[in-house]
Amino acid sequence: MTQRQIARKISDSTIHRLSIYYRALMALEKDGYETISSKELAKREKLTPAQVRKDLSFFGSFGTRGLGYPVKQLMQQIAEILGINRLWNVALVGVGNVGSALVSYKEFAKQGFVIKLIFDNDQRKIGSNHKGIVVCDTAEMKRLLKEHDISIIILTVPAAAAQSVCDEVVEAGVKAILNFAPVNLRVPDDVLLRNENMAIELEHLSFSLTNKDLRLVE
Amino acid sequence: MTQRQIARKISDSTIHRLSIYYRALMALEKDGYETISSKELAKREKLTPAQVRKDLSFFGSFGTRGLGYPVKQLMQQIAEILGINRLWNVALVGVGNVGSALVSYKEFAKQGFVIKLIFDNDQRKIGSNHKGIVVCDTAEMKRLLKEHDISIIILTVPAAAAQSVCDEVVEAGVKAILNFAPVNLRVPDDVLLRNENMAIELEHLSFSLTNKDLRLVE
DNA sequence: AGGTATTTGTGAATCCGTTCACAAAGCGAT
DNA sequence: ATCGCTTTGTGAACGGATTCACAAATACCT
Repeated sequence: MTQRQIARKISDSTIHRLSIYYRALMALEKDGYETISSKELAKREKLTPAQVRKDLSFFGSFGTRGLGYPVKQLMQQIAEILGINRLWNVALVGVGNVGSALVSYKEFAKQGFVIKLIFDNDQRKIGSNHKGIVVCDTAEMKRLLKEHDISIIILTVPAAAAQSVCDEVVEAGVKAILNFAPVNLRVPDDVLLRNENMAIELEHLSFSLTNKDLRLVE
Repeated sequence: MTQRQIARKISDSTIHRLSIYYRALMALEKDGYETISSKELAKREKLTPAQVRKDLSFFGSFGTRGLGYPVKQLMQQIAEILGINRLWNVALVGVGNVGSALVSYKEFAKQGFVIKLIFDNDQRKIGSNHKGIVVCDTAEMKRLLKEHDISIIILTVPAAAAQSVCDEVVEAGVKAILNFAPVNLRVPDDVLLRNENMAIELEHLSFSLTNKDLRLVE
């Protein structure tokens, strides 16, 4: 703060919680709150007040002692930290069930993620219109990704195709991929990769349902 | 192992990795592998061999020293642990973009999660057919959930409706919910709740893109 | 203006997940 | 059978994330 901001390693969980705080703050703002204490914010999100304060303290001191955090301002600060106080050009590859749902997914647009391009390799889909965007041929992908200055790829292709599509977008210079295919993709060190697998969450539930009787033992 | 299995608290990350191992083993089986070492499995999933062994050791000893783990058998063991060696009756509430994509999502069916019922409160959607399942009125939800012995709910309704729908399914006796709405739902202690928010993963990417230059600083 | 109640920000302590390291066990070759 | 190589299973050590606890700062009331 004083001199220069040294970015210590921030844990994934802290970043995840920042997104959660951000959503909570949106709701609070809508409800007319001017300020919010770590205690109240923690209660709403089933966390501890110390956790909230510690998470925020990694990035600065945004609160007022005796009062709490200013809702509107803190929202803005978190948006800056998360990099969602701007627009991001996103491309989506693979217009299956999941892919076409995500094209219309409002949460993305709301946080500034704008889907600019859509790709598929199925001739029947190429040229069709999804929410005003024409599906392009994956054959043209490399050129178009560069031309449209795409920062992030959403990968919703079948598992078997995922690695080769991934390789192509990496070659096109894209540095961030959100992968929905249930495979572990190999990417160079400088490419960011996050995996989203909705079945895994269901399996977590079935694990807990299956083992819930054991949870209480000894 | 010797006497009686005491279920120590298993961490969320361990359960998550079990799902990952399971998928890796499926691929290995298809490729004709009979056995796999923790070393090789770890390499494929970018983990450490010790991690793999420790995770599995919480549930028993499934390997053979000097040889590794038998692929087919270990798969079966993990399926048992995760509770996916059986079918689960699932209901989905909210047939928007995401909801209707999930009805056709193959990964769910593949792991034994069978969507038996679909609900919506929009008269235009009620009665329509999704993959052979007729959309029912949420007004009938409580009765139908009980009649069809539904264990798990997938919630894909708008944020504003999520809490009240959640309350209803809890009242119907459902003990596990996978929530896609970007809100923190309140549920009783004996109800399992997991949240899936695809925008949060994108925000993680934008955070890393925004702060990547700082990552290397002393 | 003074006093009390709140709440932040943060070093220290604690907890918990990951990694280390090694003995025990099995494999395969001779 | 024995030897050398490989790999598991697991206590112990480690490290990182969470929680504790308290001084410092501010609000609010009288």
